[in-house]
Amino acid sequence: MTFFQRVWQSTAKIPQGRVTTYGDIARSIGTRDARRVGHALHANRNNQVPCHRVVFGDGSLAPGYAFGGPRVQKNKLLSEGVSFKSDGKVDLSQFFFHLGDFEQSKDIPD
DNA sequence: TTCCTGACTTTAC
DNA sequence: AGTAAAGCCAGGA
Repeated sequence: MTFFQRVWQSTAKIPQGRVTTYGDIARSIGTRDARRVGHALHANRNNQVPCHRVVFGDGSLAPGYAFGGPRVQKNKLLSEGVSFKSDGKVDLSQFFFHLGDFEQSKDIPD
């Protein structure tokens, strides 16, 4: 189980219609480095991980490295019921999903 | 192995 | 409110 795997597991736990931030994922797996979280998703952007449910701390989407374009990411979120504010950011006050505090490998299979 | 980089976040000016 | 710099730590060359 690599660090990336843990990131993907946490990301996969995000339900539809909800989003979370890189920083929250980072803390949920016991680190503070949000950049590695984003890096993990980047390394896996062609896989089945719902990276579109992961947004910046301010609710904005990835600038241009998204799995097919930020346009697609926004479209996916809208399809799941996530609404955007007038500034083009996700309303974290409604759709933010807290993964939990460092649950480590609780529900992560070996 | 060392050095550089990176889908980020937070504090300070 | 907007811009700049620091912090974090593993992957890739």
